[in-house]
Amino acid sequence: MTSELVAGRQATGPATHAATPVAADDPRLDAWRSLIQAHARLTRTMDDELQAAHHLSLAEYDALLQLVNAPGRRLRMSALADRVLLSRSGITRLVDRLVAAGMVERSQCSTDARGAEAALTPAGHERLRAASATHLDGVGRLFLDVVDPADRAAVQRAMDRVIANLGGPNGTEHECTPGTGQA
Amino acid sequence: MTSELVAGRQATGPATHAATPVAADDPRLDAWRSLIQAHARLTRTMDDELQAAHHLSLAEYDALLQLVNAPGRRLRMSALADRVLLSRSGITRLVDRLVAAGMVERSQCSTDARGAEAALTPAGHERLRAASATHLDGVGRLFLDVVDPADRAAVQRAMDRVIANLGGPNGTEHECTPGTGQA
DNA sequence: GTCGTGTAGTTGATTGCGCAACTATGCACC
DNA sequence: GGTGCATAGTTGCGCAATCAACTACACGAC
Repeated sequence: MTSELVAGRQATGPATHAATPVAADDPRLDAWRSLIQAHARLTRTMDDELQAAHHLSLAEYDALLQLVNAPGRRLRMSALADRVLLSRSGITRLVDRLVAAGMVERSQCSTDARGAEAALTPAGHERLRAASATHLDGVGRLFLDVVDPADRAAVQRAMDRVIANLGGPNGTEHECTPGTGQA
Repeated sequence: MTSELVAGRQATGPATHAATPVAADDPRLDAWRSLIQAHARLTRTMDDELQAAHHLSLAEYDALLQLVNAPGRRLRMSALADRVLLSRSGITRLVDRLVAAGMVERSQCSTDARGAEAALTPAGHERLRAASATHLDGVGRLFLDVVDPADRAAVQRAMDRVIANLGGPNGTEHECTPGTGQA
């Protein structure tokens, strides 16, 4: 047994552009492996730091962050789900936790009786403000500071292309409170 | 309320190199966001494809792959855990599943009575061979094909630096079967 | 020898997430 | 205004992963 794994060359769908079969020992796979590893280590470390310093998971932090950046500091559940990369049920329970912790309030959507929205409370805002120091420090220290600026730009380009290629959920963002910028 | 979030400038540890505080609206954060998003989408898609075509999760596939690349197609539990980025208990249960499915055999370490090792079975090898086609195709189609080769190289450089900076577990790899390359 | 400390792996309890099923509402069509 | 289908969100269930506690063994000191 000499060769361990040889790339199959079966096409999954209609190959749009000439398929480039990848072999198991293709050195280009190293980039993939590095990506997986780095991501796992990074998120785990940041999650730990955030948890230790502020008792917040990365997902919770992210949700708060999405809320503060939204107009009126409120967001429809599904919009929040899309941004935090969680399923519908996932976001329901995440918001449950945030509500229980007093960081978010659940309210009824004014223009759509089916809709619920999550709104950041002042307490949540304060909590986020504190946690953001830890998080931004982490991103800087563990990612930005160690990566060459040109490489960082390349990473962004590459990832954006991957995302575009996969095709986003393209959510048709429904607004709730047309002209309200108030809590 | 003008500025939403301002970067805290607290240093977590002794700053080795001049700290570069990151602001919440720092455009460099876009690279971070893209990384997170792309990773989530990529792994989710690949996991789905692998599951649909071969009833294997990405973690299971990865474990099989690590085994086939190991000398003697066997690995100590903790070594496997390190490579698959799982906790000790996590790897115990993952191997449990693989054993139940007949893809892996658990055996006693010859040189350390505490140790267990997981060995790939012929069935597991065959399963892996089949699944690798799907996986390699996925990596090629969703990542390698859409990313500029230069950017791909940059991604690898960047991720490797991140990993090095975080410092690996640096496991002192214990061998079990010193001179055995046989199943 | 045996005692104490460290390491390898498994197990119990808990947690967070996704899928599928369900309710409730919106909306187009007739 | 009723009918039928699509959409928003929640809930039951199951799965996989973690941490903490535990067992079993290794290894050095004496």
